[in-house]
Amino acid sequence: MPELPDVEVARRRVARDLGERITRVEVNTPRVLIGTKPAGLRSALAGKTLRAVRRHGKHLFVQAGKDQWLALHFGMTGNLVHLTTRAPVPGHTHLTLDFADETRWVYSDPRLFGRVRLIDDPEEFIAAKRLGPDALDLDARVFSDALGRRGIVKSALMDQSRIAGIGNVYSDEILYQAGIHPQTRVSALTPAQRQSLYRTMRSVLRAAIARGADPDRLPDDFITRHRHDGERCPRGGRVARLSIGGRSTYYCPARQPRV
DNA sequence: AGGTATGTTAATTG
DNA sequence: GCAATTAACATACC
Repeated sequence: MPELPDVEVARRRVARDLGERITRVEVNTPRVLIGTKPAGLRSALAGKTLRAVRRHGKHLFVQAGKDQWLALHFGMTGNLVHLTTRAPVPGHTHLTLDFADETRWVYSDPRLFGRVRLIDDPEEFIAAKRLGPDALDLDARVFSDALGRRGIVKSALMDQSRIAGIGNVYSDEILYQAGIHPQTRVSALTPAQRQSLYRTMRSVLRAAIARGADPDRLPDDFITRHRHDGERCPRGGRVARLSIGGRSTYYCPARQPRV
């Protein structure tokens, strides 16, 4: 569950559990922890009540004490699953939190790229990580400034230090719907294109969140539903693939003319 | 069997 | 010094 919509859906699930008390903490895979050990995480969280939850870009922060936040990043395949204590635990479970009401959170991540840590303050963490403004928490002017003028637009959209939250799949979707070729230089974008990118970014991310961030539930005219080289484009032409920054990029040449 | 996969970071190259 | 590219991490899927 890697990009902003997935993390936002997780945030909303966590928000329903605020006020619950953590009764048990189990770390199955110590290496997912950064800066703390299983015993440290247990003593920090056990008995605490969930106070608040925040998201910035792809990072999720859960407050369980005055200056005590659990910070999660899901990597490529990480997920926070909400279960009851009697349900079977999924594979690749690395962390389990049980609550007084017999519900359970399970952090699972097959590829183990995600990380979990304890932090004092999300704002400090965001600054230390040099994250840009959240993609859903900025106006058009801030967006245009944050996007900058260097490099190509696909890489700029994915650069977490410029704008936080957009990854490989949603950058392709945004560029597709804005009709902009992924290799367009940022410096070549017209003011109208920047405005269009801003509006498209918002509508794409919000549509994904509204559908539970499930790619299979996105509208059929989203290119995300057709991420295969040579597949028919929902609005005409064929989907093409190229590599940008080492990532596969899918786009529709008919709708996204090279500049 | 080998290529590919929603991310980040360090090393390398230009 | 910066921007772009590549490798590495670990596992599943086609």
